[in-house]
Amino acid sequence: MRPNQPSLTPAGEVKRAQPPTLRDVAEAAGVHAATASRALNPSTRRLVSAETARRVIKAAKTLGYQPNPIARSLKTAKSSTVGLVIPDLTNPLFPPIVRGIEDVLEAEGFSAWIVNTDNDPERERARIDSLRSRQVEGLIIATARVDHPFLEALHEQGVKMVLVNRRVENLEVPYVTADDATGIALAVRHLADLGHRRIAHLAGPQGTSTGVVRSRAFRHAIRDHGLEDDPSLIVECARWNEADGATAMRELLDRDDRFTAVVAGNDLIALGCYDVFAERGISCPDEMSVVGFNDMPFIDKLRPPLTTVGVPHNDIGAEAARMLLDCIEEPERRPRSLLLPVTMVVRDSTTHPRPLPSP
Amino acid sequence: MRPNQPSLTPAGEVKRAQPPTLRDVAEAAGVHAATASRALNPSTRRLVSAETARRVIKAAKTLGYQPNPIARSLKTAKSSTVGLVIPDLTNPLFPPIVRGIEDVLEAEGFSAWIVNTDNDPERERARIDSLRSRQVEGLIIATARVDHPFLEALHEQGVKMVLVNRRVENLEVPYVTADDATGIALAVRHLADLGHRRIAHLAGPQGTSTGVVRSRAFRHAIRDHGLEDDPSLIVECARWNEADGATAMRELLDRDDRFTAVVAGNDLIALGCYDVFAERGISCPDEMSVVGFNDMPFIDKLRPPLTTVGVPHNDIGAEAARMLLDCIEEPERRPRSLLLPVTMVVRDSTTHPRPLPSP
DNA sequence: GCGCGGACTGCAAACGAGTGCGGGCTATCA
DNA sequence: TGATAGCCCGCACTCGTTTGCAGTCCGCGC
Repeated sequence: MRPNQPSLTPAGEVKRAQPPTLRDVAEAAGVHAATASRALNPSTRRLVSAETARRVIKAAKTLGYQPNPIARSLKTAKSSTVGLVIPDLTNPLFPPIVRGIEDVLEAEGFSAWIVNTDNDPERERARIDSLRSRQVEGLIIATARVDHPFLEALHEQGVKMVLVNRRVENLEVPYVTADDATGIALAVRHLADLGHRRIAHLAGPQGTSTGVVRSRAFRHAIRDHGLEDDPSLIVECARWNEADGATAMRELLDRDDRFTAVVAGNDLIALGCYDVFAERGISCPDEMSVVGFNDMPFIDKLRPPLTTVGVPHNDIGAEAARMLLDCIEEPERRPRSLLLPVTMVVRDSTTHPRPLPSP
Repeated sequence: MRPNQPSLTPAGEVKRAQPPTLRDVAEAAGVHAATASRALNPSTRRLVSAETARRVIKAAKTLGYQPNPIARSLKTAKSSTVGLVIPDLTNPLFPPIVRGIEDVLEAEGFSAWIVNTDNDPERERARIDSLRSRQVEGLIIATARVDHPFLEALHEQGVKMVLVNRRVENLEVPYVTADDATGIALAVRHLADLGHRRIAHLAGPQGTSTGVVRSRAFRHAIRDHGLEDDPSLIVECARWNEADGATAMRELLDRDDRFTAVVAGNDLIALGCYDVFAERGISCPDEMSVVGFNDMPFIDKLRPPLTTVGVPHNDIGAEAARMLLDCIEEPERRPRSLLLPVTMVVRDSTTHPRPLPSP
């Protein structure tokens, strides 16, 4: 009945519910456990004769032997496991990245421990400590802030890691992000082409590299296109979410509502704008154009479908994972970072400013 | 500089980058490792004198000792870890459930391993085997099918588990789901109240308990309200996603488009309907009302905002986790299942059928 | 004064796998 | 025939922790 290798022992030992151990296969193959270990491990297989190797492997197969990763980790201080540190799995931005990561990890026999920090540094510390005590071989971190002493300390201690979506200043650690600067440039160009002259920016938290890069790129792009460069058109959101996007948008509207378009730091902030539009009866895109950033899943189903800049979520994850594996395999290699290309995704949340430019 | 306990050894041993071990704290406290172990573990602490316990605990604290979970797992065959088996993290339904699970697990000192199966039984098997070899103490499973021999086998082997969102026939395993039947009844009543007489149903896969419960409830509700009970108004979606929802909707429209409303098996299927509406220029809700199921995150931001039945995602996760912990703590307890209450969430995707009933 | 029990604590053996070291065997050559 | 090298394989220890068992010491009662 039972699928595994239950109780085929000649005697009536039905107790054998435990999975087979290395000793079991050694015994079955008539060799010592040490020999079995060497035979099963490809890198040490050359130390045993081809014949015994064959016998051991066969025994392992018929017994359904699976090495115990716990015991192996204890001995080797490795675990074929990496930690994934993200702020909140509930943010739709992350699941696709996680999938990208898992896909390449899995292909290499690794797997990922996911932890949420909720943007709480204390929590982050605790979760990372826990990951380390579980012998993860590296960390993929999506919660980096511009100034992040804890990560610096980890790096000093030789913890392998790669940053996704973020970087930290003065820290020589590989990162993979979308090409935020050209993304913002594309967004501004799109709005400028539509005829907008006064464009606002709901900047992401300036404690994150993404926030500063995007807002800096915004100011550059504004100047490049000769648009109105008014500092009061930029307000910073406390966090990358709808609520803080909404409060920033309210502040902006209360301060000066003569702008006709806004580029949001990311899609969630744009969603916050939508909420404020609903509150105040502002029609989008007729009265106000908005463009987001990230092209989150389902953001195309919104009302109206959000114009945004698309980033390759899966690739970001996949590249980060590949990079981490590289770091693990050859610790000497210099950190190498990656900026992934973005695309402008035009939907219905942007249009010409009102009054329409005469054709 | 470094935050931990680096190299405070009196001699110049800077090598001490390794975290302190139980032996280290035992030595520091002037006792044997066994005593230190007992002193540190609350459940065995009464075996040592209060004085030594105090000394050991203090030494552990100053050294910054953290027990090595790997070694502990190896010895005790426990891991304070449970496996989370879900089809796809990218489905927005799951992250909130996962968060609910993690919140209660964390409070009990447990943590969760998340794995995706992509609805591939082979993959599911492999991932679960991997979880088991990592000594998880139980499984929370969101991928159950009505007939699921693998899960039955696991249960036979004494693997503790609880099912979320699903159940499997003839398997005495606790499950926690939303109250699907009354949810569907609510949806049908809502549409009937609006005046709809011919209501279609895009049923979820009948290989899942959720699919069969909801479609059975649909037929009951239709009869209870004396509506048109036409079997050709029900079509089954191959999977719980947009694409299969869309193809089912197309099939329905091609077959008979005289219905005025549709209750979708879940929100993603409803999203598929939206896609088809866009394709064929059908206006929702004016020409066609649709109600979803689950009240996924962001589904309220859709065009139009989806009327749906709300389920307590977080609670589902939390209750499932609590239930699993109960099973782990007292293996003798009878399986106890839970049906969580749902609510009708009326938004803009439903309205009176056209022609409007005269007021 | 002896024995006994209780309270602590140390010893040592695990858990399952990996690995340095040495020993046995065979083959080769002087 | 004896020495040497090389190939295999087993012994025994290790990773860090838990735990059954046994030993020590003390106090108390008969």
